[in-house]
Amino acid sequence: MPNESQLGGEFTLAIFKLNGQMLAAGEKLAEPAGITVAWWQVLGAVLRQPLTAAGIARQMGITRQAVQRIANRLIAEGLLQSSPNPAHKRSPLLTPTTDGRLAIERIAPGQAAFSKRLIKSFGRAKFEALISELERMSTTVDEVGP
Amino acid sequence: MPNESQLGGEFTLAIFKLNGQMLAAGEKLAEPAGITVAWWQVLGAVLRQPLTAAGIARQMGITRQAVQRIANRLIAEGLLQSSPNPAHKRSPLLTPTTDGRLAIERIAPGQAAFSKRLIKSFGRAKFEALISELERMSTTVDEVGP
DNA sequence: TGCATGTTGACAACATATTGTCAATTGGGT
DNA sequence: ACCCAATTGACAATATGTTGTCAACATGCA
Repeated sequence: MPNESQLGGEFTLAIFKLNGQMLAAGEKLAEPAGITVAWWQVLGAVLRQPLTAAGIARQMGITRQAVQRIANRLIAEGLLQSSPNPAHKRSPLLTPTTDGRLAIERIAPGQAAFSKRLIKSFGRAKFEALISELERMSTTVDEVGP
Repeated sequence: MPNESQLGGEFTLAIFKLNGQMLAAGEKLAEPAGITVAWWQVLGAVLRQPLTAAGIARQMGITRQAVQRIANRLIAEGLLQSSPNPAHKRSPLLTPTTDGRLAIERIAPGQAAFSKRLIKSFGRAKFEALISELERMSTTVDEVGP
């Protein structure tokens, strides 16, 4: 019977491993569209409504500086455009350009197909249950520390 | 009822979020010992038996260059030492120094306590089941693509 | 109005990880 | 014994993220 410390280590390793696998999968899906996973995430955040760089960062849970650097790059690449923000002179609203939307649309079918294969192979009910348990684990980690 | 694409996105987000949480928890645990999570992982890999840099990389699932840079740094910091490898002239075996072992030992109690709180709050049976499902998911991802 | 406080983008320094290239080394097959 | 492929460490370039600092801007309160 494993002790608590070993179990904790196993869990952390399992999460790290899956994180790496999902990142690698994302890279494979995004690469044909000429974008990276980070670009995909930033573009995806402004698909539904314009946001400022700091707003995207809050939604993604990373620092605004990280988003800012990627946003600057995406604007330079012509995938993102900034429009004046009436609420903040120095913080423009960001929206995808037509090219930006096209890049996301090129990724969507592959992502959907991959999700479908994953869910079918893992079992839909099991898949939904796993997400639910992962979210409960997130809450637990927030509660107990370290 | 969510479609497959949405479910896949939810799962990826859940994994990314927990990865960030566990990384942050690791940083908090390792920081008092004056080391980082990456240093912890490399030192931990050679606690039981000496390994070459490339061997550590294989075990950790990252590139040997990443391990090499950290190993060089750990040697410079006096936490890791390299000894001649009879099997390979250019690839020395790496072992922790006394200071390196002390650093890990300073982290261990906090890590064990955190694991204990996590398991108690989440439920031991549920915790073990979650690890099992995560490992099954890892296998599934490897099998189905993308 | 005026000022303290918080938000925001710019910039710099650093840590971590990746890919690519190179030369030295190792080991297997002929 | 010899050659060729794989392994390994070194080095460079790049991507992504962090923290810290600064000045410009926004907002709420006296």
